[in-house]
Amino acid sequence: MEMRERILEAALRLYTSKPPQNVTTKEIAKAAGVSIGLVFHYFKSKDELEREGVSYFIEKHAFLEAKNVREFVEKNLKFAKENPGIFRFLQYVFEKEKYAGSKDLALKVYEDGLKRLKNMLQVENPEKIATLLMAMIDGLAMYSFFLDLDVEEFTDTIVGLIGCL
Amino acid sequence: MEMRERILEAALRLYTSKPPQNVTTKEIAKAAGVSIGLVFHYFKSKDELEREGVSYFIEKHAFLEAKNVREFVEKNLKFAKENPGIFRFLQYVFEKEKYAGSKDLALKVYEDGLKRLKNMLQVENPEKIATLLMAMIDGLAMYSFFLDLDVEEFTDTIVGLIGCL
Amino acid sequence: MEMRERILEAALRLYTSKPPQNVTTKEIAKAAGVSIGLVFHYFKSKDELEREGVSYFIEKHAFLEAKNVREFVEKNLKFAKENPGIFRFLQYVFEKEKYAGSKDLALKVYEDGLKRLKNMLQVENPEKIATLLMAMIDGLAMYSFFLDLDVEEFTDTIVGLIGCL
Amino acid sequence: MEMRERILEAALRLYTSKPPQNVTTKEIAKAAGVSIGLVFHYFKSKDELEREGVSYFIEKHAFLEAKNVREFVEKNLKFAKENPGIFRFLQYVFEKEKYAGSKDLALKVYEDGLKRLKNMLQVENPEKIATLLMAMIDGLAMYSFFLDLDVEEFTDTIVGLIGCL
DNA sequence: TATGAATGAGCATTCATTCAT
DNA sequence: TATGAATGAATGCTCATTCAT
Repeated sequence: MEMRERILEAALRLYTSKPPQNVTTKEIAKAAGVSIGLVFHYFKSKDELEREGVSYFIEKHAFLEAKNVREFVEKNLKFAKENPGIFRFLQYVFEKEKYAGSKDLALKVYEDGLKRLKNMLQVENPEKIATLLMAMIDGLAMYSFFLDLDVEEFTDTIVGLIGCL
Repeated sequence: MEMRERILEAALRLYTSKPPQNVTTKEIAKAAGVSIGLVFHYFKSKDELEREGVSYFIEKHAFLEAKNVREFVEKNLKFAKENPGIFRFLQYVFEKEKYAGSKDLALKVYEDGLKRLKNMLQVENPEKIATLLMAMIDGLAMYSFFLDLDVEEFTDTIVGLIGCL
Repeated sequence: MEMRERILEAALRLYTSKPPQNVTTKEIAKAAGVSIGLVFHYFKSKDELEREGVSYFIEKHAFLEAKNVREFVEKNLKFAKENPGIFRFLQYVFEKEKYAGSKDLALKVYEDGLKRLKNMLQVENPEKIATLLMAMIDGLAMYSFFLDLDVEEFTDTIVGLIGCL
Repeated sequence: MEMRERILEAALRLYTSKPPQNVTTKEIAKAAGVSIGLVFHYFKSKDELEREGVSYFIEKHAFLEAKNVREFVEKNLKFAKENPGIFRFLQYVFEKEKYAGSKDLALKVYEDGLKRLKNMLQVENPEKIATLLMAMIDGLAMYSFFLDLDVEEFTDTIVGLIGCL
């Protein structure tokens, strides 16, 4: 694996396993087995590393891929339960970005999810329902930090909810 | 207003208007018009001030108060849109707490909302549906950071969704 | 002596005894017998400390005070010989300032010297001659870094030069 | 042009256009259109590159060449006004050298100027007057950083000053 | 010759926290 | 209660220098 990738992987591992604001560059370098200098050789700043981390994650994991709504919900809930930290990390980066004046990264991720989900929905208001579904999943992802969600049951409930439309 | 309260108000104002990790005690003291020494006189540590900030916010604002589901959804969405920062702040504190080994604060807030909402729902699975509703609202609160949500429309859609059960 | 002053004195001692770019804040703090934190408590940044160092030096030492031209030249040459570093420090700060967009500090020091000297000169072009005199002294100050100037002899030569006008 | 020369030219351009302590090797390499590795291939260290830069400048530009005193003063003042940075750079290198234990480079430049100038002066104390002249020019060079000197006028004044001896 | 990835000591600066007054 | 001077470990980042290719 290339150095740049190694650094990104190490960064993601750390950013998703503890409060993002507690992650240091030194720590990332150590986790990646490289020097601090190299981190800054590949990424202009910590902020850039974080943004690139988000992009890398999205490309690599394509976490919203699914054939139908049930699968979409199930896969995402499962992923959220297993990786609650990733949602916090995304939010952390989005907020910093926003405070720095840009919403691009957040919108890109949101719209990417929306596009995938919209086509699966045979309802009147696909965009609105898709947004609600994603919000639900992201909300449950947050809850999974302190709640032990039963993925099967919640999937059933959500699919039932959508199905009655 | 008492000093302690002034400090908490100032802290909340700051914590909800910028990335929480960027808020400093000095800044809080200045915003409250007191010395740093006094902040540490009233709160053992910054962490405690943050936890107390969450408790203070919940007691003071009772933001989940409503007569029925529609009002609950509408009020909360409206609040979320106007105060997106507060959700970020809550999550920030919850995560730090969890990393320090406790889920109490997060669970307290979650269960408080659940209790209020459950009674309003005439459905088979009130607890599960209530959790979903809250997740949806929290998710949309996060989205309102970078999306311009139409509260009325989303309220209608959500109430419709629940109603068809 | 007050802390702020102690820091400035220590800073000046260091800045004039070695290449200014090699002076670190840690070193200044240590030399002043205070913590690094305190240095930044009194001075917003290293740049500000340096500027304040220049101002402090000028106020404290009033190194251009003299009754007549001979005394002016002699005192200044002597001072320059004993403190060659101070001229380098001034220049170092002036250049940084200039690069940051301001010439105020440099002009202030120049004009201060000019004012004192002009009145002592009974020549046709007092301002021009005063500038030349100061340039000569500053030039010799630079030379005294690697040359062993004889203050008496140079004073005589310079006074003779001016006197023949 | 040979690589070595290209690097020296690029270095001089940078060292004279901003505070010398802000110039990095990476920057020099980029400006010269070569890799950092090559810079260190031709010069053992940054310090050596700087010293070689001084030597190169002196050989290349022979900035003290002139037929008589008037021309000497005029040419040098003009050069100083147009290239104030070069005097800063020379001083920067001289001081580092001195701090490292050597005055050779500075003395070489000083004595070179002295030799050229001495012969033009029909005065009693040619060496002393030559030193003063050079100090004056170097001092004015420093001033030209923040002062807009009129070369013609200053030349006249200086030549007049020398002439009355 | 020529490259630029890789290193890591060192720097300015921040900030929660303490404590004498 | 109330102040803010004082502390110092920790952080993001820089940059001269090396070295495998």
